[in-house]
Amino acid sequence: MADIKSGVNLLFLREEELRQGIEMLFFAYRDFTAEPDVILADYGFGRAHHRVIYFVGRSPGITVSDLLATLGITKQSLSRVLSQLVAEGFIIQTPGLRDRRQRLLELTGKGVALERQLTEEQRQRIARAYREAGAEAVQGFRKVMLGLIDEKDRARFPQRLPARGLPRGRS
Amino acid sequence: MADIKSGVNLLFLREEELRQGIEMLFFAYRDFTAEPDVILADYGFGRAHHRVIYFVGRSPGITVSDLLATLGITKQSLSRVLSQLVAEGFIIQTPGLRDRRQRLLELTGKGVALERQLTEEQRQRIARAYREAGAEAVQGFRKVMLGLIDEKDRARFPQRLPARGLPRGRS
DNA sequence: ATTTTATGTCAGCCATATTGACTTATTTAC
DNA sequence: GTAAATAAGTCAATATGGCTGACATAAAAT
Repeated sequence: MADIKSGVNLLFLREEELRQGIEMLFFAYRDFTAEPDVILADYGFGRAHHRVIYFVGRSPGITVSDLLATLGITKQSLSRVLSQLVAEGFIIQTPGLRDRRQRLLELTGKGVALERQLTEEQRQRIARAYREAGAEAVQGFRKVMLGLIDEKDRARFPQRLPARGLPRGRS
Repeated sequence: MADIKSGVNLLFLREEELRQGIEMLFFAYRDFTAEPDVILADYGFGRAHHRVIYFVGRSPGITVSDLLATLGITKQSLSRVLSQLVAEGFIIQTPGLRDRRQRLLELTGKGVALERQLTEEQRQRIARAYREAGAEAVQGFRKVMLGLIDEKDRARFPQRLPARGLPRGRS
Protein backbone atom coordinates (compact mmCIF):
# COMPACT_ATOMS: atom_id res chain seq x y z
CA MET A 1 0.00 0.00 0.00
CA ALA A 2 2.97 2.27 0.49
CA ASP A 3 3.59 2.93 -3.17
CA ILE A 4 -0.04 3.64 -3.98
CA LYS A 5 0.34 7.09 -2.52
CA SER A 6 3.87 7.57 -3.80
CA GLY A 7 4.69 10.49 -6.02
CA VAL A 8 5.49 8.32 -8.99
CA ASN A 9 2.19 6.54 -8.76
CA LEU A 10 0.30 9.79 -8.40
CA LEU A 11 2.04 11.11 -11.46
CA PHE A 12 1.13 7.99 -13.36
CA LEU A 13 -2.49 8.22 -12.33
CA ARG A 14 -2.59 11.85 -13.32
CA GLU A 15 -0.98 11.16 -16.71
CA GLU A 16 -3.39 8.30 -17.31
CA GLU A 17 -6.34 10.46 -16.30
CA LEU A 18 -5.33 13.28 -18.61
CA ARG A 19 -4.77 10.94 -21.51
CA GLN A 20 -8.15 9.38 -20.96
CA GLY A 21 -9.58 12.87 -21.10
CA ILE A 22 -7.93 13.53 -24.44
CA GLU A 23 -9.19 10.23 -25.78
CA MET A 24 -12.72 10.60 -24.47
CA LEU A 25 -12.95 13.83 -26.40
CA PHE A 26 -11.66 12.12 -29.52
CA PHE A 27 -14.02 9.16 -29.37
CA ALA A 28 -17.05 11.11 -28.22
CA TYR A 29 -16.67 13.59 -31.05
CA ARG A 30 -16.03 10.84 -33.56
CA ASP A 31 -19.02 8.73 -32.55
CA PHE A 32 -21.18 11.77 -32.16
CA THR A 33 -20.61 13.15 -35.64
CA ALA A 34 -20.71 9.79 -37.37
CA GLU A 35 -24.48 9.30 -37.10
CA PRO A 36 -25.88 12.01 -39.36
CA ASP A 37 -23.51 11.09 -42.19
CA VAL A 38 -25.82 8.42 -43.57
CA ILE A 39 -28.71 10.84 -43.91
CA LEU A 40 -26.46 13.53 -45.35
CA ALA A 41 -25.26 11.14 -48.03
CA ASP A 42 -28.86 10.76 -49.25
CA TYR A 43 -28.89 14.47 -50.02
CA GLY A 44 -25.39 14.57 -51.44
CA PHE A 45 -24.30 16.66 -48.49
CA GLY A 46 -21.39 16.41 -46.07
CA ARG A 47 -20.71 17.40 -42.51
CA ALA A 48 -20.07 20.96 -43.49
CA HIS A 49 -23.66 21.21 -44.67
CA HIS A 50 -24.87 19.85 -41.37
CA ARG A 51 -22.94 22.42 -39.41
CA VAL A 52 -24.34 25.25 -41.50
CA ILE A 53 -27.88 23.95 -41.21
CA TYR A 54 -27.43 23.44 -37.51
CA PHE A 55 -26.20 26.91 -36.68
CA VAL A 56 -28.62 28.69 -39.01
CA GLY A 57 -31.42 26.74 -37.37
CA ARG A 58 -30.03 27.65 -33.98
CA SER A 59 -29.88 31.38 -34.71
CA PRO A 60 -32.46 32.25 -37.34
CA GLY A 61 -31.55 35.51 -39.05
CA ILE A 62 -27.85 35.08 -38.35
CA THR A 63 -25.53 37.11 -40.59
CA VAL A 64 -22.94 35.51 -42.81
CA SER A 65 -20.17 37.11 -40.73
CA ASP A 66 -21.51 35.69 -37.51
CA LEU A 67 -21.91 32.29 -39.05
CA LEU A 68 -18.32 32.43 -40.28
CA ALA A 69 -17.12 33.35 -36.82
CA THR A 70 -19.11 30.53 -35.29
CA LEU A 71 -17.85 27.93 -37.71
CA GLY A 72 -14.31 29.24 -37.73
CA ILE A 73 -13.83 28.83 -41.48
CA THR A 74 -13.22 31.20 -44.38
CA LYS A 75 -15.99 32.67 -46.46
CA GLN A 76 -14.70 30.81 -49.50
CA SER A 77 -15.15 27.54 -47.66
CA LEU A 78 -18.59 28.51 -46.47
CA SER A 79 -19.57 29.75 -49.90
CA ARG A 80 -19.59 26.38 -51.61
CA VAL A 81 -21.73 24.79 -48.96
CA LEU A 82 -24.06 27.71 -48.37
CA SER A 83 -24.74 28.36 -52.07
CA GLN A 84 -25.73 24.74 -52.44
CA LEU A 85 -28.10 24.91 -49.50
CA VAL A 86 -29.65 28.11 -50.84
CA ALA A 87 -29.88 26.77 -54.38
CA GLU A 88 -31.60 23.63 -53.20
CA GLY A 89 -34.06 25.52 -51.03
CA PHE A 90 -32.92 24.60 -47.53
CA ILE A 91 -31.91 28.13 -46.58
CA ILE A 92 -33.20 31.55 -47.62
CA GLN A 93 -31.31 34.82 -47.53
CA THR A 94 -33.10 38.07 -46.82
CA PRO A 95 -31.46 41.51 -46.84
CA GLY A 96 -30.91 43.01 -43.40
CA LEU A 97 -33.35 45.74 -42.41
CA ARG A 98 -30.94 48.02 -40.62
CA ASP A 99 -28.03 47.14 -42.89
CA ARG A 100 -29.00 46.14 -46.37
CA ARG A 101 -25.54 44.73 -47.13
CA GLN A 102 -26.27 41.84 -44.84
CA ARG A 103 -27.95 38.67 -46.03
CA LEU A 104 -29.68 37.20 -43.06
CA LEU A 105 -29.91 33.45 -43.11
CA GLU A 106 -32.90 31.34 -42.21
CA LEU A 107 -33.98 27.77 -42.69
CA THR A 108 -36.92 27.12 -44.98
CA GLY A 109 -39.54 24.56 -43.97
CA LYS A 110 -37.53 22.02 -45.90
CA GLY A 111 -34.44 23.16 -44.04
CA VAL A 112 -36.10 22.86 -40.65
CA ALA A 113 -37.21 19.34 -41.52
CA LEU A 114 -33.71 18.32 -42.51
CA GLU A 115 -32.19 19.94 -39.45
CA ARG A 116 -34.58 18.00 -37.24
CA GLN A 117 -33.80 14.77 -38.99
CA LEU A 118 -30.05 15.32 -38.81
CA THR A 119 -29.86 16.48 -35.24
CA GLU A 120 -32.45 14.15 -33.78
CA GLU A 121 -30.10 11.24 -33.21
CA GLN A 122 -27.52 13.50 -31.66
CA ARG A 123 -30.11 15.04 -29.39
CA GLN A 124 -31.17 11.58 -28.33
CA ARG A 125 -27.60 10.53 -27.72
CA ILE A 126 -27.01 13.50 -25.45
CA ALA A 127 -30.37 13.04 -23.75
CA ARG A 128 -29.61 9.41 -23.00
CA ALA A 129 -26.14 10.19 -21.69
CA TYR A 130 -27.53 12.98 -19.49
CA ARG A 131 -30.37 10.81 -18.21
CA GLU A 132 -28.12 7.89 -17.38
CA ALA A 133 -25.49 10.06 -15.74
CA GLY A 134 -27.84 12.12 -13.61
CA ALA A 135 -28.27 15.84 -13.00
CA GLU A 136 -25.23 16.21 -10.82
CA ALA A 137 -22.96 14.56 -13.36
CA VAL A 138 -24.38 16.81 -16.07
CA GLN A 139 -23.39 19.84 -14.02
CA GLY A 140 -19.87 18.46 -13.75
CA PHE A 141 -19.80 17.73 -17.45
CA ARG A 142 -20.79 21.29 -18.27
CA LYS A 143 -18.23 22.70 -15.90
CA VAL A 144 -15.36 20.72 -17.41
CA MET A 145 -16.47 21.27 -20.99
CA LEU A 146 -16.65 25.01 -20.46
CA GLY A 147 -13.14 24.90 -19.06
CA LEU A 148 -11.97 23.16 -22.22
CA ILE A 149 -13.55 25.73 -24.50
CA ASP A 150 -11.64 28.88 -25.37
CA GLU A 151 -12.63 31.76 -23.13
CA LYS A 152 -13.93 33.75 -26.09
CA ASP A 153 -16.56 31.12 -26.86
CA ARG A 154 -17.84 30.55 -23.35
CA ALA A 155 -20.38 33.34 -23.60
CA ARG A 156 -22.33 31.09 -25.94
CA PHE A 157 -23.28 28.96 -22.95
CA PRO A 158 -25.34 30.95 -20.47
CA GLN A 159 -25.96 29.16 -17.19
CA ARG A 160 -29.70 29.51 -17.48
CA LEU A 161 -32.03 31.10 -19.99
CA PRO A 162 -30.40 32.75 -22.98
CA ALA A 163 -31.65 36.15 -24.18
CA ARG A 164 -34.52 35.56 -26.55
CA GLY A 165 -35.25 37.31 -29.84
CA LEU A 166 -31.82 38.58 -30.84
CA PRO A 167 -29.35 35.80 -31.41
CA ARG A 168 -25.87 36.00 -29.99
CA GLY A 169 -23.16 38.03 -31.70
CA ARG A 170 -23.13 41.55 -32.96
CA SER A 171 -25.69 41.19 -35.80
CA MET B 1 -43.89 31.70 -11.44
CA ALA B 2 -46.64 29.46 -12.72
CA ASP B 3 -45.24 29.07 -16.24
CA ILE B 4 -41.72 28.31 -15.07
CA LYS B 5 -42.80 24.81 -14.23
CA SER B 6 -45.13 24.48 -17.17
CA GLY B 7 -44.63 21.69 -19.68
CA VAL B 8 -43.75 24.04 -22.50
CA ASN B 9 -41.11 25.73 -20.46
CA LEU B 10 -39.65 22.44 -19.36
CA LEU B 11 -39.47 21.32 -22.95
CA PHE B 12 -37.76 24.52 -23.91
CA LEU B 13 -35.23 24.16 -21.14
CA ARG B 14 -34.58 20.61 -22.15
CA GLU B 15 -34.18 21.51 -25.82
CA GLU B 16 -31.85 24.35 -24.91
CA GLU B 17 -29.84 22.11 -22.63
CA LEU B 18 -29.44 19.43 -25.26
CA ARG B 19 -28.43 21.94 -27.91
CA GLN B 20 -25.87 23.41 -25.58
CA GLY B 21 -24.52 19.91 -25.14
CA ILE B 22 -24.15 19.47 -28.87
CA GLU B 23 -22.44 22.81 -29.17
CA MET B 24 -20.10 22.31 -26.24
CA LEU B 25 -18.84 19.19 -27.92
CA PHE B 26 -18.33 21.09 -31.16
CA PHE B 27 -16.45 24.01 -29.63
CA ALA B 28 -14.44 21.95 -27.17
CA TYR B 29 -13.24 19.65 -29.91
CA ARG B 30 -12.51 22.54 -32.22
CA ASP B 31 -10.52 24.54 -29.68
CA PHE B 32 -8.85 21.44 -28.37
CA THR B 33 -7.48 20.30 -31.72
CA ALA B 34 -6.53 23.76 -32.93
CA GLU B 35 -3.47 24.13 -30.74
CA PRO B 36 -1.12 21.48 -32.07
CA ASP B 37 -1.69 22.57 -35.66
CA VAL B 38 0.93 25.31 -35.48
CA ILE B 39 3.63 22.86 -34.39
CA LEU B 40 2.51 20.28 -36.93
CA ALA B 41 2.82 22.83 -39.72
CA ASP B 42 6.53 23.24 -38.87
CA TYR B 43 7.03 19.59 -39.70
CA GLY B 44 4.78 19.63 -42.74
CA PHE B 45 2.38 17.38 -40.89
CA GLY B 46 -1.37 17.52 -40.36
CA ARG B 47 -3.79 16.34 -37.72
CA ALA B 48 -3.76 12.85 -39.10
CA HIS B 49 -0.07 12.61 -38.22
CA HIS B 50 -0.80 13.80 -34.71
CA ARG B 51 -3.42 11.14 -34.20
CA VAL B 52 -1.09 8.41 -35.40
CA ILE B 53 1.77 9.64 -33.23
CA TYR B 54 -0.55 9.97 -30.28
CA PHE B 55 -1.98 6.47 -30.40
CA VAL B 56 1.30 4.79 -31.22
CA GLY B 57 2.80 6.60 -28.25
CA ARG B 58 -0.13 5.53 -26.15
CA SER B 59 0.18 1.84 -27.06
CA PRO B 60 3.77 1.07 -28.01
CA GLY B 61 3.93 -2.07 -30.12
CA ILE B 62 0.41 -1.63 -31.43
CA THR B 63 -0.39 -3.47 -34.64
CA VAL B 64 -1.46 -1.72 -37.80
CA SER B 65 -4.89 -3.37 -37.56
CA ASP B 66 -5.44 -2.16 -34.04
CA LEU B 67 -4.33 1.32 -34.97
CA LEU B 68 -6.74 1.30 -37.89
CA ALA B 69 -9.58 0.22 -35.63
CA THR B 70 -8.71 2.91 -33.13
CA LEU B 71 -8.54 5.67 -35.69
CA GLY B 72 -11.54 4.43 -37.62
CA ILE B 73 -10.02 5.05 -41.03
CA THR B 74 -9.01 2.84 -43.94
CA LYS B 75 -5.54 1.41 -44.36
CA GLN B 76 -5.10 3.44 -47.53
CA SER B 77 -5.67 6.60 -45.56
CA LEU B 78 -3.33 5.53 -42.82
CA SER B 79 -0.71 4.43 -45.31
CA ARG B 80 0.27 7.86 -46.55
CA VAL B 81 0.61 9.32 -43.09
CA LEU B 82 2.30 6.33 -41.53
CA SER B 83 4.82 5.89 -44.35
CA GLN B 84 5.81 9.50 -43.95
CA LEU B 85 6.29 9.13 -40.23
CA VAL B 86 8.36 5.99 -40.72
CA ALA B 87 10.39 7.51 -43.56
CA GLU B 88 11.20 10.57 -41.46
CA GLY B 89 12.17 8.53 -38.44
CA PHE B 90 9.37 9.26 -36.00
CA ILE B 91 8.07 5.72 -35.92
CA ILE B 92 9.75 2.34 -36.32
CA GLN B 93 8.14 -0.89 -37.43
CA THR B 94 9.33 -4.22 -36.09
CA PRO B 95 7.99 -7.62 -37.15
CA GLY B 96 5.76 -9.28 -34.58
CA LEU B 97 7.38 -12.10 -32.62
CA ARG B 98 4.41 -14.42 -32.44
CA ASP B 99 3.09 -13.36 -35.85
CA ARG B 100 5.69 -12.22 -38.30
CA ARG B 101 3.09 -10.74 -40.64
CA GLN B 102 2.50 -7.97 -38.16
CA ARG B 103 4.50 -4.78 -38.14
CA LEU B 104 4.43 -3.52 -34.60
CA LEU B 105 4.61 0.24 -34.32
CA GLU B 106 6.66 2.24 -31.87
CA LEU B 107 7.78 5.82 -31.52
CA THR B 108 11.48 6.55 -31.88
CA GLY B 109 13.15 9.01 -29.53
CA LYS B 110 12.41 11.68 -32.07
CA GLY B 111 8.80 10.48 -32.16
CA VAL B 112 8.45 10.57 -28.40
CA ALA B 113 9.79 14.12 -28.36
CA LEU B 114 7.30 15.25 -30.98
CA GLU B 115 4.44 13.49 -29.25
CA ARG B 116 5.30 15.28 -26.02
CA GLN B 117 5.49 18.61 -27.76
CA LEU B 118 2.20 18.11 -29.58
CA THR B 119 0.19 16.76 -26.71
CA GLU B 120 1.62 18.98 -23.98
CA GLU B 121 -0.74 21.88 -24.56
CA GLN B 122 -3.70 19.58 -24.73
CA ARG B 123 -2.68 17.88 -21.53
CA GLN B 124 -2.38 21.27 -19.88
CA ARG B 125 -5.76 22.34 -21.17
CA ILE B 126 -7.40 19.26 -19.71
CA ALA B 127 -5.44 19.57 -16.48
CA ARG B 128 -6.54 23.16 -16.05
CA ALA B 129 -10.17 22.37 -16.80
CA TYR B 130 -10.10 19.45 -14.36
CA ARG B 131 -8.39 21.48 -11.66
CA GLU B 132 -10.79 24.39 -11.97
CA ALA B 133 -13.86 22.18 -12.07
CA GLY B 134 -12.92 19.96 -9.15
CA ALA B 135 -12.83 16.21 -8.61
CA GLU B 136 -16.56 15.76 -8.37
CA ALA B 137 -17.19 17.59 -11.64
CA VAL B 138 -14.52 15.47 -13.32
CA GLN B 139 -16.38 12.35 -12.25
CA GLY B 140 -19.55 13.76 -13.79
CA PHE B 141 -17.67 14.71 -16.93
CA ARG B 142 -16.34 11.18 -17.31
CA LYS B 143 -19.74 9.68 -16.71
CA VAL B 144 -21.43 11.79 -19.39
CA MET B 145 -18.59 11.42 -21.89
CA LEU B 146 -18.66 7.65 -21.53
CA GLY B 147 -22.38 7.75 -22.19
CA LEU B 148 -21.74 9.67 -25.39
CA ILE B 149 -19.15 7.21 -26.63
CA ASP B 150 -20.28 4.14 -28.55
CA GLU B 151 -20.58 1.14 -26.29
CA LYS B 152 -17.89 -0.72 -28.23
CA ASP B 153 -15.28 1.90 -27.36
CA ARG B 154 -16.05 2.25 -23.67
CA ALA B 155 -13.72 -0.56 -22.71
CA ARG B 156 -10.87 1.79 -23.53
CA PHE B 157 -11.64 3.72 -20.38
CA PRO B 158 -11.17 1.58 -17.30
CA GLN B 159 -12.40 3.20 -14.11
CA ARG B 160 -9.08 2.78 -12.40
CA LEU B 161 -5.74 1.29 -13.37
CA PRO B 162 -5.51 -0.13 -16.87
CA ALA B 163 -3.81 -3.50 -17.40
CA ARG B 164 -0.11 -2.89 -17.73
CA GLY B 165 2.29 -4.45 -20.21
CA LEU B 166 -0.03 -5.54 -22.97
CA PRO B 167 -1.89 -2.67 -24.55
CA ARG B 168 -5.61 -2.91 -25.21
CA GLY B 169 -6.94 -4.75 -28.22
CA ARG B 170 -6.23 -8.19 -29.53
CA SER B 171 -2.60 -7.54 -30.54
C1' DA C 1 -16.33 61.94 -51.86
C1' DT C 2 -13.58 58.50 -49.92
C1' DT C 3 -13.02 54.65 -47.19
C1' DT C 4 -14.60 50.77 -44.87
C1' DT C 5 -17.55 46.89 -44.43
C1' DA C 6 -20.51 42.80 -45.78
C1' DT C 7 -20.79 39.66 -49.06
C1' DG C 8 -19.71 37.03 -53.06
C1' DT C 9 -16.85 34.84 -56.71
C1' DC C 10 -13.00 32.78 -59.47
C1' DA C 11 -9.00 30.03 -59.44
C1' DG C 12 -5.82 26.98 -57.64
C1' DC C 13 -3.80 24.20 -53.93
C1' DC C 14 -3.56 20.82 -50.11
C1' DA C 15 -4.91 17.35 -46.61
C1' DT C 16 -7.58 13.69 -45.63
C1' DA C 17 -10.87 10.70 -46.32
C1' DT C 18 -13.21 7.15 -49.51
C1' DT C 19 -13.81 2.72 -52.81
C1' DG C 20 -11.98 -0.94 -55.56
C1' DA C 21 -8.56 -3.99 -57.23
C1' DC C 22 -4.52 -6.43 -56.60
C1' DT C 23 0.07 -8.25 -54.30
C1' DT C 24 3.03 -10.49 -50.85
C1' DA C 25 4.02 -12.90 -46.72
C1' DT C 26 2.62 -15.68 -43.21
C1' DT C 27 -0.46 -18.23 -40.38
C1' DT C 28 -4.37 -21.27 -39.74
C1' DA C 29 -7.41 -24.91 -40.94
C1' DC C 30 -8.52 -29.05 -43.09
C1' DG D 1 0.84 -30.28 -47.22
C1' DT D 2 -2.26 -27.70 -49.67
C1' DA D 3 -5.90 -24.33 -49.37
C1' DA D 4 -7.93 -20.54 -47.18
C1' DA D 5 -7.69 -16.72 -44.28
C1' DT D 6 -5.22 -12.89 -42.40
C1' DA D 7 -1.84 -8.77 -41.90
C1' DA D 8 0.00 -5.49 -44.39
C1' DG D 9 0.97 -2.76 -48.41
C1' DT D 10 0.19 -0.52 -52.99
C1' DC D 11 -1.87 1.77 -57.18
C1' DA D 12 -5.47 4.53 -58.97
C1' DA D 13 -9.36 7.36 -58.96
C1' DT D 14 -12.57 10.29 -56.47
C1' DA D 15 -14.87 13.37 -52.95
C1' DT D 16 -14.86 16.66 -49.33
C1' DG D 17 -13.61 20.47 -46.99
C1' DG D 18 -10.32 23.26 -45.71
C1' DC D 19 -6.85 27.15 -47.33
C1' DT D 20 -4.74 31.59 -49.87
C1' DG D 21 -4.95 35.33 -53.12
C1' DA D 22 -7.16 38.44 -56.07
C1' DC D 23 -10.93 40.91 -57.40
C1' DA D 24 -16.06 42.76 -57.60
C1' DT D 25 -20.27 44.98 -55.88
C1' DA D 26 -23.26 47.31 -52.97
C1' DA D 27 -24.15 49.78 -48.91
C1' DA D 28 -22.72 52.18 -44.79
C1' DA D 29 -19.68 55.14 -42.26
C1' DT D 30 -16.48 58.93 -42.05
